[in-house]
Amino acid sequence: MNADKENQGLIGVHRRSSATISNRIGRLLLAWYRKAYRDLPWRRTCDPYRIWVSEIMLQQTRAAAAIPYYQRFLERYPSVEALAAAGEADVLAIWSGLGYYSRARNLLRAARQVAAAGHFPEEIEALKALPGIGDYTAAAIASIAFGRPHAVVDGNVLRVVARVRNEPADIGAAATRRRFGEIAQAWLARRDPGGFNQALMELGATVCRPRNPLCTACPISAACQANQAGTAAQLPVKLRRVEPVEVREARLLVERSGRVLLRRRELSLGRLAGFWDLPSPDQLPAARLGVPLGEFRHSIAHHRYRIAVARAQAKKPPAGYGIFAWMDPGQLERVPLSTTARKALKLAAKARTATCPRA
DNA sequence: AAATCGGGGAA
DNA sequence: TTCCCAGATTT
Repeated sequence: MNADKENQGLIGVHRRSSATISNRIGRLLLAWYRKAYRDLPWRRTCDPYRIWVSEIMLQQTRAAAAIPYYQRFLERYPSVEALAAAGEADVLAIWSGLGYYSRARNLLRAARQVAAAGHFPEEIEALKALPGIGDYTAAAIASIAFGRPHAVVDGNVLRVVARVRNEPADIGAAATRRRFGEIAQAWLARRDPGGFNQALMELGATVCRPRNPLCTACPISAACQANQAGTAAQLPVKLRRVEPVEVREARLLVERSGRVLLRRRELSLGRLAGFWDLPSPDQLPAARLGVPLGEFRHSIAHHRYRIAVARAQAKKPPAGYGIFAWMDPGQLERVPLSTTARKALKLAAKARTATCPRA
């Protein structure tokens, strides 16, 4: 939008020159993408709902990690109406393990809005009005599902733009993201906005990678100023860097006739609200501690956890310490289960086979 | 503008 | 280990 305004303000010869360069990048990217694209599940559909689900799952998540979740999710909820009719706990159960659970909650809320409206929004502003859909996702859905001419700005795009223009500006700054977005918008191939956006992101994911960029295999290396300057590996510049916080915690594994004791986190909590996890020692004060099973690491954002797991015995869950339940393996798959619980159970299973090979 | 989100994989 | 991923939302 802004790039268009800028172009309109230029005199003819400059405008044509600028447009020629822009179109060349768009054309080269589309031609390359047709041959080099990865055959990912969400690229086999034009269904806006499926494209939407993929874009939400792909937020801050690699394609490889999202694929199994995407398949299961659409098997369970094949349409926006099916999703709108689901309960939140069921949706979170399917999502559990993928992280950033507000994505799932917002997706469900938005699905209910879309189902109630009776139609899927096609304009970028209407898309952005839905919960969980911000600038990137709105542009992605509008362009890929509906052919609207909006350039996406994600981590890949920021990296490619920084290198092509040899720009050392901090990509963490809002002003830089806006400016880089205008550059991507100027590159956009109007005949196929969705294809162009996917091509630009695919280039960032497979060729113009964060480390060890494959410049010799790049379809736009001739237009890349960082490639000419030899600075590609130093770009993009990202100044803000938060120090990770180390946290040590403990969990208790209490088993009784094939079931394990779990505790549900309060619904009022901001994070993992309503998720089930193994109880910690302070949540099970009467438990008799058993053998330690080891510890595992867990990381999210800038938190790094080391969680020790020990066996324990308890006759019954204590009153006043929250909601507890004994669950069998089948139940565990049907509730929102925290990844720490999953890792703790895995650790226990490993300890079991190590000490008792028959089991 | 900066923090938060309770994942995870590649190098 | 570190970095950062098809980011959005809240503070």
